[in-house]
Amino acid sequence: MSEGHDTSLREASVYERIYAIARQIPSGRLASYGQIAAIEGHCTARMVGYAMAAVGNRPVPWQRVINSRGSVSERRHGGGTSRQRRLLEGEGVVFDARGRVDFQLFGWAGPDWEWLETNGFYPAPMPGGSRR
DNA sequence: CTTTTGACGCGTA
DNA sequence: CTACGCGCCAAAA
Repeated sequence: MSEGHDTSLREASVYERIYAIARQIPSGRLASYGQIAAIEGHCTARMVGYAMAAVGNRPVPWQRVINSRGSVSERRHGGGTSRQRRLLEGEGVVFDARGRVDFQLFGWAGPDWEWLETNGFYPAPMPGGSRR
């Protein structure tokens, strides 16, 4: 693999970068909106929420992204949350009586270092002009 | 160009 | 524990 065009996501849109990170979450593991935002590095948890709301039919495991309280976030239009929960339970995720999950058990540690480096998320997007 | 539309998180009371 | 306010801003129409 030469350099021709890199598969880096540095030039992708914010939403696409968010989706790319979400795609790294393994089945049965969970990440919070804030966690994804921290990995992306330049957006907020809310941005991640907006991106998930706009995911449409893209191949993204959106169900694995939940809020920092460990529960499935309500959607404005209503409904849909039960489907998300079912999908997760189908992956082995266990919810407690309050409808929350234990991040200690099902939390995702984040992408490995190499993935971050390869995709331009680490140490940070290169300053304007200086692409490696 | 402008307007609309949203799956959050945190501090504070 | 709950309730509320408020900052956040990209993308599509």
